[in-house]
Amino acid sequence: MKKGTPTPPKRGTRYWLMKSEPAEFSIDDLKKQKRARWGDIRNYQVRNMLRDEMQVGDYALFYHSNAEAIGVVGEMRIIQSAYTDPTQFDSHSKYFDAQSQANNPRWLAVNVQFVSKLPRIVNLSMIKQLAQFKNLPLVQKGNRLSVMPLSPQNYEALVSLGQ
DNA sequence: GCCAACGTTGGC
DNA sequence: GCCAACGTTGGC
Repeated sequence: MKKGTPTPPKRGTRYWLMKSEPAEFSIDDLKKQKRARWGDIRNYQVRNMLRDEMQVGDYALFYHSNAEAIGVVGEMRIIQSAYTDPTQFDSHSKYFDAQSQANNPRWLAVNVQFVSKLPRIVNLSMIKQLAQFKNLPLVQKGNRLSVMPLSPQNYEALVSLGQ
């Protein structure tokens, strides 16, 4: 490396939990497609997380919400960092946002890649029962974010529970 | 379908 | 800036 070249800021891989309603998009859909755009998010807090914190190589748990079986169902990986979510400009989409301007788009998406489907779902009720997960944003009262950070320990623990 | 807990909008 | 009304999320 050239002397004096600034070292790029280093940080470890981050871990996330991302919710999707399986009726809209499920782990089986992702498995079939291998990769997908994770978008249609219309929440500023989540938008900022995608923009500021999520990077290529990060891992994420796939979570089924609003479903018959609620819980963690698989693993995926971020393969494209935040970019303009095209559905905001599609007047036929239910995620169309007339206020968003092409030169200053409001909403972002990332691309994800299928990693694995857990042999069995890790149910929300199970997660709530275990003391180690007490501090997960997921089980905190009033939290409705569809994307949230996880510690590597909690990520691994949840994956293990699904084996 | 119900409803708690938020977030957003818009009048003032 | 306040806050009522409305919309959304998501578990149950």
